[in-house]
Amino acid sequence: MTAPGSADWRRYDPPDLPRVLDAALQCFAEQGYHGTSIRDLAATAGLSVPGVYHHYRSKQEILLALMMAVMDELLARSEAALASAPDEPSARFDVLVESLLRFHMFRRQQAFVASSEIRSLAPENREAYVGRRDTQQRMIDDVVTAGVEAGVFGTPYPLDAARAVSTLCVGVASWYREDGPLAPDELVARHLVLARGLVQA
Amino acid sequence: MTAPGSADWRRYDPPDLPRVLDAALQCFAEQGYHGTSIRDLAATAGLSVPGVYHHYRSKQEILLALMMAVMDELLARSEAALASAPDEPSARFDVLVESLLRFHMFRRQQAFVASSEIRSLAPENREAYVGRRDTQQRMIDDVVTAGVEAGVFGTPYPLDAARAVSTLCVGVASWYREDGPLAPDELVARHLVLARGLVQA
Amino acid sequence: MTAPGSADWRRYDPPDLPRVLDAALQCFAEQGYHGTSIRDLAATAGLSVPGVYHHYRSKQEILLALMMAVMDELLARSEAALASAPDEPSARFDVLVESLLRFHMFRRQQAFVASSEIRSLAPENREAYVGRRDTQQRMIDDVVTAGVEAGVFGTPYPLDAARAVSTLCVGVASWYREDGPLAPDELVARHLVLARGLVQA
Amino acid sequence: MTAPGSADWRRYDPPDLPRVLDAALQCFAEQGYHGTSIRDLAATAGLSVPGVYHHYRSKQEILLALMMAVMDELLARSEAALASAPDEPSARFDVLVESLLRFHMFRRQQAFVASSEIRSLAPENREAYVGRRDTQQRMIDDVVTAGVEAGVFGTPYPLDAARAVSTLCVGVASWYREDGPLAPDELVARHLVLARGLVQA
DNA sequence: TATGAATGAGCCTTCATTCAT
DNA sequence: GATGAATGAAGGCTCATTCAT
Repeated sequence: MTAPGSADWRRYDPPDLPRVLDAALQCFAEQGYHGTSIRDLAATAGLSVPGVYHHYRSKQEILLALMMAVMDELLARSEAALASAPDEPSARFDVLVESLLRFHMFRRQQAFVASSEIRSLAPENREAYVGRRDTQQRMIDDVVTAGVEAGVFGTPYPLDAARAVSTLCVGVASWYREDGPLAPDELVARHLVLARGLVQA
Repeated sequence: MTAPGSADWRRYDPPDLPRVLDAALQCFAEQGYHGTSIRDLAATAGLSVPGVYHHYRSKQEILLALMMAVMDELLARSEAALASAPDEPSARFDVLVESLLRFHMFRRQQAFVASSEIRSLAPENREAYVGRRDTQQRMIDDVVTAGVEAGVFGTPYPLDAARAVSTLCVGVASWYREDGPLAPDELVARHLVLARGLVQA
Repeated sequence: MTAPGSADWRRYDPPDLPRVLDAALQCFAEQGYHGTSIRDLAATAGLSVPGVYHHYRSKQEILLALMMAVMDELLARSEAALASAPDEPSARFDVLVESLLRFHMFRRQQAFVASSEIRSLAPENREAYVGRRDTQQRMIDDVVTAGVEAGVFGTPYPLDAARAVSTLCVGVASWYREDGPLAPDELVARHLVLARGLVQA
Repeated sequence: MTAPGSADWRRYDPPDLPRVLDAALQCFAEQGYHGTSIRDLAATAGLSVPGVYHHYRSKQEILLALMMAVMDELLARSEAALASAPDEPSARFDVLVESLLRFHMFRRQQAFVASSEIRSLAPENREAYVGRRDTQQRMIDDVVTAGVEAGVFGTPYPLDAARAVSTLCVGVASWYREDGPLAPDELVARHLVLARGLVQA
């Protein structure tokens, strides 16, 4: 599922989710988990209702599979981005933020559903998901902290700044449109500047 | 409902919502609109199901009333904050951001529900709500733009920065806890610094 | 309630039902007993819901009061009609049929509701109502039988014919409109001819 | 569903309605459409509530299906009856009336429900139903008119008489019992005489 | 009588899920 | 995998009715 090797974390092919998860993505993005029925989902997937249950044991399992797939792609890209950068704090920051931005632009719905349906996960599933999300946040924390320690970032509150960077990137999924006024690269450039502003001051 | 005069936009008494809206707030915050049944709501409010319908004609009407009440308080506080500031761009920016931050801290659940249940509004209601939300965003846009024109903010992308400021403040509602490690005033101070960083660079 | 003396069984003033019964009449005629709520009824009567209960103890009591009022007026008019006729079988038949016809024309809704909501009466109420209705039918039976015995009616099946006469008159309530193409007296005249046809052959 | 060929419009096998419609028939006949709940209906049909909705999308759809099935059988039998008669007005009248009578005897409940629940049909459905009912009435009108034109019926009011004939036949459904005192053929014979009385005079 | 608030029971309908074929 | 039939539980909402004021 598009977990590309270290070289092409910038490249976004059309997402290749299994039928049911793809349908779930559309439905959950539009109506939310609780607002979507298995019948909606089956219809969107072009399957019968028992056809859906042939692949997944429950609606909850579908949500979990979708959210995990999203998180796995995000983490894989983040790692690939960092791996592609020179061992230098500000370059590592730039590359991680760029990857987060691109993900929240080109996997807009995925990112939106993943961040808005956490509460719909059953407790045990939530735990597993939140663990991965924290791993992602820690990557940002580490990069910011390293920059501060190296003296290239001036912020007196590294962790607050790191969370703000994350918030900034995640927020992009709420409003980005492919047909918006800004070319993707320009949008990335501008928000990289904004992100740097968060860690500089 | 807590629409304070211009002097006390910083003061947050315990919210004084009608029984049913208060129950809706708790339920929607925890389980979302579609995840909450009228029976949940009635139980939380200490009413019977028809008791709820005595006050509101439908679940949708409850959501609308709640979201409008939230938005109205937010707008009233924003206006009061601006009205209390000297006519000087950077002071106006600070005061508006501070008000937004406090609102998203002390009206945490309200802010969270309002921002996460927009899609659950019926189209005609959504329109009304989004209009108010845009009004709020325009206040930020204006303050940032004024600062750029006055030469006190250096950002080359005023509108992107203004949106990022909004995202930063709204995001606070996702993680803030009253019993967190930071005193409220300290938290405000730190995020004011972060917000300034977004418009400076 | 318009139970006129023996002289004016032909005269129909606007019905003078108590507010609630009048509202019940309109509502039951349009939507049926089970299709009408107490709230519908209160709104139509211009009363509050408890206002309705001030006059009647239950919805069922309203139905019963209405149906009894209707039946009482019908019986009173039938008796008045017979009392006004010469003691001669064919004149008595004519006068009774004419009265039935007029009632089902000018008390159209009343007659319709009374005949269509019998099954909505609680068993003990139904018994009381059906007793009165049978009394009415027996008046027709008697008049037809008398005519046959006197040799002025030729039908070999007096009771079947009597029932058919009743059906014919009751049926008028299903289609009669005040603004229909036939003047009331003409309509009565024609159906009197038809009724005579039923007992003649 | 018992839409017999032209030869056997006199033959009435036990009605062969689908489970749910058969249950609806019993329930609506006894308690009316609004007085019947889907739960009543499901219990009578020996199904669960969703089992009912598996076959029909709404209670209204059930009513419509039932009423249409009834009307279709009535029309088919009327046409078959006329097709089986010699091209002679009084024979055509007899055969049509006989068919109507038999239908209202042997499809008693169907006929009763169809005639008493018209107002429970949603407006668009009502239109469709009433169209068919008018078709039936026009068959009677035509047969009576033809008889008058041919000089075999003496009535000066053919359309009023035709309506009375219809009322007479429909009325049978209100009181006929299979275990009544009259054999079916005798009952038909008597009411044929009554019907002729309506068009003769 | 009106108003306002309330309720247990019940309404029509849909839910997630299952099973036989 | 599809189809068709089924279900216990629950959904939003309304019912007839009551009581305090």
